[in-house]
Amino acid sequence: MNGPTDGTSDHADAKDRPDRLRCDAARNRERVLAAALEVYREHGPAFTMEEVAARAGVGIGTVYRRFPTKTALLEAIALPFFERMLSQVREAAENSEPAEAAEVLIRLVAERHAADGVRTGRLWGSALSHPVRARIGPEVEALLAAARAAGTLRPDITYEDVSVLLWTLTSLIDATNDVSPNIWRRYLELALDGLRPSPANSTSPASRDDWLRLVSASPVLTLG
Amino acid sequence: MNGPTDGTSDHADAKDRPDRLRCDAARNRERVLAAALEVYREHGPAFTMEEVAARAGVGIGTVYRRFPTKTALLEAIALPFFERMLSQVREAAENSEPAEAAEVLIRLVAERHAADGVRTGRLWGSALSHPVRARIGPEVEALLAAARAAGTLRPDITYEDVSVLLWTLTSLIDATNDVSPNIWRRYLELALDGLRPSPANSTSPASRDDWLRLVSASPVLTLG
Amino acid sequence: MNGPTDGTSDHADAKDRPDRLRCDAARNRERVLAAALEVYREHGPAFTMEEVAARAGVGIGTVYRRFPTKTALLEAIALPFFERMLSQVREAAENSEPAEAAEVLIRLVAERHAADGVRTGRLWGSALSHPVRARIGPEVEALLAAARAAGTLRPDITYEDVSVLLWTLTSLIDATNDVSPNIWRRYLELALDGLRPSPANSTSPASRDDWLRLVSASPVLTLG
Amino acid sequence: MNGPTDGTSDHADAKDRPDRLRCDAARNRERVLAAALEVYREHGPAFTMEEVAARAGVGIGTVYRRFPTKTALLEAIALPFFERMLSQVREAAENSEPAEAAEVLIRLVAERHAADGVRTGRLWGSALSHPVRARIGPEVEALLAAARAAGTLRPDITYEDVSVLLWTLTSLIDATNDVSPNIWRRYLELALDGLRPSPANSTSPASRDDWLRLVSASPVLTLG
DNA sequence: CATGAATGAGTTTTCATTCAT
DNA sequence: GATGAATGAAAACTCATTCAT
Repeated sequence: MNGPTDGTSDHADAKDRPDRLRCDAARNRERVLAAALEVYREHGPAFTMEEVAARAGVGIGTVYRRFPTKTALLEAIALPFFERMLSQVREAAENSEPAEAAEVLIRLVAERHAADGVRTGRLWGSALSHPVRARIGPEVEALLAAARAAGTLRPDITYEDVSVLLWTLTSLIDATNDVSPNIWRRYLELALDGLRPSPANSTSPASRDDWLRLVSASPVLTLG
Repeated sequence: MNGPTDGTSDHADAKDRPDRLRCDAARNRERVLAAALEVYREHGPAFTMEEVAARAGVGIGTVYRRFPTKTALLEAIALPFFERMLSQVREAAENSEPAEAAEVLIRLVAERHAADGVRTGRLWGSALSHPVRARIGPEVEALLAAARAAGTLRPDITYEDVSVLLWTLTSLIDATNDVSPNIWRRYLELALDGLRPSPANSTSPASRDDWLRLVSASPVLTLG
Repeated sequence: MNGPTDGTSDHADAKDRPDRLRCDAARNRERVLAAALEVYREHGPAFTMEEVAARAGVGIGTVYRRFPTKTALLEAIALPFFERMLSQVREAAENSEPAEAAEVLIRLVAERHAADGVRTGRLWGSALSHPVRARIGPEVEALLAAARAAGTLRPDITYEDVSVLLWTLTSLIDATNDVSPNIWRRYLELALDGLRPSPANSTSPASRDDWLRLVSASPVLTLG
Repeated sequence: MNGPTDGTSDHADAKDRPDRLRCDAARNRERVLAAALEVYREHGPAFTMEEVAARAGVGIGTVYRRFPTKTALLEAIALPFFERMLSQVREAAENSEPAEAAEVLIRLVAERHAADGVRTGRLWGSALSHPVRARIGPEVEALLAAARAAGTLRPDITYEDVSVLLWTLTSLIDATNDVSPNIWRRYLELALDGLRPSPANSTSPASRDDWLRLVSASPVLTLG
């Protein structure tokens, strides 16, 4: 279109402004992702690709260009969830006494999850191995160590226990948030009670083997 | 028909057991139900009616004759689950000290659920209102009262808390049984720890309102 | 086979009380037919054989024993319609002046059809060749002849014309009876007007050929 | 590629007519519609969506993309019928003396309906409210007024009467066209006779109420 | 004979995915 | 790259008809 005799004018355009397209593409990706989150919030994983496309204001072909599969799209929906998890860990570490940070984290995760309304709990299953996920574990571990040192956490509670606790908690929130949006709080307190030190606790942590098998399998329930 | 060795024994049989037909039908019903449980075990609620029919060795029309709807079939799958729950409550009550019965019940439910392998946890949601379900609640309540009296249970722990705990536990078992069939045990211990009395416990139970809303809603997570 | 020690005792029974069975069978037939008329009234030809059986209080096998096919049942439903037609012809002939009988007949048929509420119009199509049907034609013809002689009917109006008129009329009643149960009356008057003599009428009747083809074909629209 | 005689004319075409895609789609739509009309002609409304797809040479999904429901497809089949009706009204108005136009219209509708062979009569019932339908009424009314003024139509004949007459006529044609494709002509003449003025006519038109109920109900039998 | 259980082809409709434009 | 038309494999459910009891 810029060359007078050029037939493949689209291509020529692409060459002239290479980032223009990339920019548009990125914008489209974001719009699709936002739309997907929206429909996921409404229908859960039963949403339709066409619905996502319509909500994003793009053609369905565009959705498939960015996310070659519905599964891929679901994973992309799940990613920010882990990003948020990491930021919550840091928020807990920064804004609270070390003795409190572990408990604060758990409360934070639950509270935000309930407030958000997206049943992302179901998304944990995506076999997602993103760098961000790997970083969560150690930082949570640090929180727990501090709490243990401060004597506010049962010494035998491991990072894995907390992972499972958070999965359980978010599952419960997902399952009850619609009809009884506060009932999880009671359960949260019970669980936190279980984490506090007391003379009677002597259970031994889950076997390392069991845990590794769980982590390596898909779907996984683990944090990082 | 007149001689005892008469060849037309079918007729004689028909007379002897006038519900022969119903008997065959009942047998088919069982086969369908068994097949359904089997495919549910494999695919979860996403199973196909046709698959059930094939597995049962009957036509698809037969499946629909017994269970006019996929939902009806799902409920039929769920029913024995609640029946088993009730029998487990009684088993716990009969075979253990009152002080221990509550804990025994929880262990029993979890253990059997894990052994069974069917992800019946997902079935709690069926809006099933069968007499059997109504009977579970009071009997569990009795167990808890005894444990409370014996001082082996935190006094503020209600029947509702136990309901949610069991739902959580079975969900966890469902989610991990394939890959890490023992990890739920650790979590069970943690949860049981949380139920034991200790100086620090002072959380108040979930509000009656919240609970009623949850119970009346469908899907429900409650025991009875 | 007829020996006293015969195993096929049913047969023996049948022999002992031959009309007993026949009597029961006839009763069943009637019940099925009545039920079929009932469901036809409600659902039109879209009714279900099972519904008929249930309404009749018999098993579906019994329905099929009496009417080997849904079509056969439909035809059986249609039969009394023709019987009634014949009786209406006679009623018209007996209770009115010859000059009026033709018009009376048409009014009678329409009125009863509307009052009955069964959309039997759709049933004319059954390729029903019952003796009763053959008798209708000549008797109607006689009525028309009398009316022609009395000068109250256009001389070129044939029995066939009346047949088609009645088909048309009942179809209209069927189609409008639910929502506008009187509108057919206006149309009836228009049609009757068209049958009365007037200077201008000179159309020639339908060709005999056309008519015969129609009569011999199925579905047919003719009276007898 | 850029030369005017280039073989890859599609691309060039695509540029020239940017609605090429829509054009193809439209072509497919027409093919589906034509196929639907064809199968409707053969089986009536009992046709199968799959049959339509096969006949149109497209996948069944394509049929559903254009007509999201079988009902929608039926309505689409019915639409041209009404369009044709309107054009016939105009044709009658333009090509004949005002005194004759009403009769010409009725003859035209019947003749074309018979020639077409599609039993569209059954389609009048579709609760179709398309602009075209609204325009038919007034134009027919005008024809009737002219005929009334010219003394060729009974003064009490209303637009509604003609509507019902045409419904009746097309129903008759539908019912007889296969086996006796001319018999409706006789009936047409009888009906037309009924419309002509004569000293004896004094029936009053259908009550306005009855008519309105009929028009507002669905399925409707009315023209516009 | 009566029963009703069994059958399975057939129907409408949905939706992830591909591909021509 | 974007678009949305096309695809067709399922899936849930229906119902006329057969046949064992």
